[in-house]
Amino acid sequence: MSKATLAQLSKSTKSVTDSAGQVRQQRNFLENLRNMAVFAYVVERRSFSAAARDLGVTTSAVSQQIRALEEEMGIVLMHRSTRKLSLTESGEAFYQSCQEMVEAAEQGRSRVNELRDDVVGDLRIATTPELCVNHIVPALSQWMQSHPQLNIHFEVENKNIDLIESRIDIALRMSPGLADSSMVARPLFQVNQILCASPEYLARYAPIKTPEDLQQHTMIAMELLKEPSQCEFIDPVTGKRLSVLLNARLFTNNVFLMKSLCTTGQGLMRVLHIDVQKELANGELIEVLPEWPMPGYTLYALTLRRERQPLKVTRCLEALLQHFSQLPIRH
Amino acid sequence: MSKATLAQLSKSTKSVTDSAGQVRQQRNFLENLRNMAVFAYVVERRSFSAAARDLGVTTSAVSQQIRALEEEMGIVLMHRSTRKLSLTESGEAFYQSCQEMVEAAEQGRSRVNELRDDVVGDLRIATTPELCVNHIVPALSQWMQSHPQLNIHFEVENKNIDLIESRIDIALRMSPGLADSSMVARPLFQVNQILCASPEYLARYAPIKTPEDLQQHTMIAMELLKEPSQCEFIDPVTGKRLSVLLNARLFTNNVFLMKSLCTTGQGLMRVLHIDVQKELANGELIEVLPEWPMPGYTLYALTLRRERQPLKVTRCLEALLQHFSQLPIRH
DNA sequence: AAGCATTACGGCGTACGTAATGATT
DNA sequence: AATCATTACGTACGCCGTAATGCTT
Repeated sequence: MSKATLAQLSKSTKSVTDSAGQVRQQRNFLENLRNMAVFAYVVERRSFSAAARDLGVTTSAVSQQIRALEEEMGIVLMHRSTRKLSLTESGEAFYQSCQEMVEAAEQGRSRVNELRDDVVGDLRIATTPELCVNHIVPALSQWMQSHPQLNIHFEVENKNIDLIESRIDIALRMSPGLADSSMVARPLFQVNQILCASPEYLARYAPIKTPEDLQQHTMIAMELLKEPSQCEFIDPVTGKRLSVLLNARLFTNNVFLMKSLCTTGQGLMRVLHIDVQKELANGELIEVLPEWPMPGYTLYALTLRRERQPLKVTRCLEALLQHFSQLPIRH
Repeated sequence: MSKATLAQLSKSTKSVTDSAGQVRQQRNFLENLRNMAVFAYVVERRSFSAAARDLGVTTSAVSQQIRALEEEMGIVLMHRSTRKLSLTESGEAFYQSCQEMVEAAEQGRSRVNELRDDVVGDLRIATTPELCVNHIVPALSQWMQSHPQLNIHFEVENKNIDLIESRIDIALRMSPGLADSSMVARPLFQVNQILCASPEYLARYAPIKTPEDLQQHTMIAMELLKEPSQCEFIDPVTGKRLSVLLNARLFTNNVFLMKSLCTTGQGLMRVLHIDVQKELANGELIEVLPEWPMPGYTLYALTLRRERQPLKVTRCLEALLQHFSQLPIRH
């Protein structure tokens, strides 16, 4: 009340009255939605008691709802003569809308239930290009085919997309996530890093027998990594870690380009084993210091933390886990 | 609880569970309508606080509503990061329906308001044919023309139509109504009854000087009246009433037919003055015992008792009262 | 620092059930 | 007699506001 009084001092009386009325109107509008639905049920069943049974309330409740609705609307909606209900003109018109209202609400609910409980709709997956081509698509190929109702979007970027903004359901990343508690990370499998170069390069420059030798060499740097031009190794004897900082002149954010640069002999590159499997097999690239393992990365599937994921998301995660659990240990 | 237990004893557990679930579902459905509307507002305004202001509640309330909705639906509808709201796929789909729901509800309300506050839609009037032709149409002619948005239905019957069943807004009757408290009767004006006959008839049969002379005569009876073959008079000297029972051989429920029978000399008839004005003027019929007035009828406008009539009804009643108040006293 | 969303908590309001009444078949 | 709608009344539940907290810009 004091609020209203204050407002009256600063604004014109009329506008205040109007806006207060508006608000009041709105609130009553909300209150009446349930009554409108009850009204629709009553009209459909042509009986207060039948509607009450359907709705799981007493006829008393129904009667009170209709009365309240009529009072609020300021008009008689139906004439009731104990055995027979008959709509007024207003009631008839109003029923149309109530009916539509209920229908829209029911449709909304059923659609949501469907999206929650069936593998339908859209599934949006964020990955990097290489991961996507090399592993995600193979991992999901069969699963995708068995769910023709599901549209799958691969949002392929070399940066970490914001899950919320881009509506990503599942993101596949090497980093376990940004320590954001709104997300949950599930490790999928372990990927190994290797250092490699083209045969030409290795032939041309100083031989590499130990990590220390690397300091004479040039690195093609992947910008997305924390320390692009640094290499970490695990001593095969002691198990201790050691880091070597290389020179880097070429930088890129694209693995394909990096591979291209590497195969043409521009330098060494640190890359995931899975990204160069083919090139290693056909001799285009050669692993450097194979006896010095580098620390691996873990591939994570990230989702937003929810108490209840849509079924399609959990099923997709299952399919991913299933696939990766079958892979051999050395990737 | 005891109720449910009893039900379980009499029916199969499964069916009971289902039906109980159904009911529960329905009730929650009703509860959620308001939440769905709130959700729609939030999405539209892209803000909890803005929606709250619009709706005249606190953000706290809005937050609780959305939470409740999400819990009930078992799914996240929107991701909220303090400054930004973003719908999930389910939320997007759900919003569509909520939007439609709100729209239907608003449309229903505005339509009802229109029907209540404007002279639009349908107006259903019940009368007898003669009343309609002789008085109602003339009374409303101008008013009807000034409301082109209004459709007027004349339900013309020689019996008293059930107002509810036939959706009559206004009934015009001679009897003040069936003492039904669900209706309200407004007297419009006083109509006089007269006794008349054709000149041929009067010339052919015994002269009529006093009411007692009538007992020698034959009456054409209007079935719809309480005592069709009886005539009541008011003694012009003493003011006392006296009744005379005439013979009646011809019965009908139609005034036009009655007039036709009367003009062809089949007998006397008791009729409203307004129904034979023309015939009296051109000499086709002659009033009998003009110095002995008969008790008049009152023309009533009957409506169903409502706390609030649609505007068109009250306006129509006004037009009728207006018209009849202008008429000369002797009808 | 200001605006926004969330949560816990408690009080108020109300919607519902119970029971009695009236109406209709 | 049975079913249905209405009303009065009291209670229990749920909704919302207050206040405190955390988060973002």
